[in-house]
Amino acid sequence: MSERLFALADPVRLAVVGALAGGERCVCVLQEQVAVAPNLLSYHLRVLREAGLVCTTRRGRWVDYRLDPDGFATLWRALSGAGVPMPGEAVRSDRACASCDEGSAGR
Amino acid sequence: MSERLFALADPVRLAVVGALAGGERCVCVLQEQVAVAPNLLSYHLRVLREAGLVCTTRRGRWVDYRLDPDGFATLWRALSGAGVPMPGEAVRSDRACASCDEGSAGR
DNA sequence: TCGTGACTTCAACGAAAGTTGAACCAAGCA
DNA sequence: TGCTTGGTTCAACTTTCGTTGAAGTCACGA
Repeated sequence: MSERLFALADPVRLAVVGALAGGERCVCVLQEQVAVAPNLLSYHLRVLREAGLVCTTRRGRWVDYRLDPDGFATLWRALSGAGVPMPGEAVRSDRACASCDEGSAGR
Repeated sequence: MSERLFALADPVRLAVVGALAGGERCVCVLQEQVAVAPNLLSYHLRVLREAGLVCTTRRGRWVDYRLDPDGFATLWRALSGAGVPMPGEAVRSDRACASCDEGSAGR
């Protein structure tokens, strides 16, 4: 889960995901939308690929990238399971502190 | 947005968020739930604080931490706005590649 | 006011990540 | 077979992050 989040936590890779949100794209098009060196783009694509957030198809000379819906679904499910407040979820605000409550200005 | 994602993309900090999902907690309790050195915990809490994901209240000697609902709401909104497929959102799979479509095995 | 407890900050170190340039594959075409 | 194009991998470097130990701050109580 941390690996997937880490893959998203980068401006370049986030831009790639944003570009792929419009549909499948080959690397040459991604390169226009995300202005980075080809090899650097390839590096970031590999990070996203290894995190399971994108997948690829070779089409002759070209390689198409697209978002992996399962990767994102798994990420959100894991985050929610870990207690991270997802969209629409409330946040608990009550305090539980057994050791330091006694003898101090408790609520 | 990347800063907030980066703050979440760490096992220790994710564990802290998970612990805080149960409600407000002072550092001494967090230290029991997330077994790391006090100063290291303080470092990770600062990262979360500067990312706007948690906020604090001093209560005498103790400092209480709690999740910041606004921080998470902002994060999810920004992610959705950037095109990241959020829970329940579909993923487009059509391809748009003007330059490399001609003269190749197009779909 | 002195000591103690809870927590934070500082300086330093090792380990990763991001970036760059060059070399390298893989597919198509002459 | 050799050239070109699209894309990836490799090696080296710089920067940043995570961790550690020591010092510092803040609040309370004797």
